[in-house]
Amino acid sequence: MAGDRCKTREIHPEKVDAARGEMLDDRKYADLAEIFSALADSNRAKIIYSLVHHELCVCDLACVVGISESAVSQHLRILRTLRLVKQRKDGRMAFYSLNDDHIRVLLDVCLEHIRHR
Amino acid sequence: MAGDRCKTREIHPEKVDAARGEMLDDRKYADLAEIFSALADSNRAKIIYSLVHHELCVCDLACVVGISESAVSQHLRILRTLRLVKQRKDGRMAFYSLNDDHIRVLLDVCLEHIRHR
DNA sequence: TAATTACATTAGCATCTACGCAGATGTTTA
DNA sequence: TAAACATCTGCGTAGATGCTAATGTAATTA
Repeated sequence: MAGDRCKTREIHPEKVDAARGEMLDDRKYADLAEIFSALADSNRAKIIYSLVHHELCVCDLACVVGISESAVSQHLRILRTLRLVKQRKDGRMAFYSLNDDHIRVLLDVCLEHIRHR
Repeated sequence: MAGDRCKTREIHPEKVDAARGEMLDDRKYADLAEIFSALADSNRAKIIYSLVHHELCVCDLACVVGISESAVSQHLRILRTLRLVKQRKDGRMAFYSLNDDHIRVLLDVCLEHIRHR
């Protein structure tokens, strides 16, 4: 598929060629979509926003977000797999915090967009 | 619901209270999730990435991304509704470009995260 | 005016996703 | 060791999503 061109029409071949030449590997778009998917849920957005200022355990997150601990745990697995949050184990408690600053920036830029649209 | 606290347990009440006090309106998280949802599809990510450097029509985008014009059109409606892309009409052609710079920053920050995880 | 073109919209489908529930895992305490 | 506890995991269901195919709409052209 990659390398083919539009079967039916090419309205602006030079622009199409230029755009095709600048495209990333397909894998990159899948990765992008995967990261954005992790943020594309209001409860996960709440979880992440809560973690901007505090390191919290699963139960506390359930309290703050207002969903079951099981649901929180499943959301955290998704976020952990993508390295958006990191886990610190202390006995039977698991404390979560943001893995790095990228994630906070993503929230900020997106909130900025919402504010100005 | 909002204003309630965890029914069953409060392991760190002071942290829970602090976190609850800093939370945004529920509407904000829904908005965030909606924006991120728009980016949470690899074909839409391709569309947006294509538009970083070029203004393209629907057919050209279909060529570049490798999906049907109908599918592109549906994706563009989603992106247009959220003001992520803007449309310029010229006769029967519709040219699309990024609405503002936030969207490009979101892609860049996310790619940066992917690179360093 | 009729046909063509470029895009938009709709319906139907297959697939994906979030949630709650029930049970499992691993840790601490009695 | 047994009980309590915090978290994790597997599964079923209801709802959301993306695609194709068919149809609609508006602008151009014969």
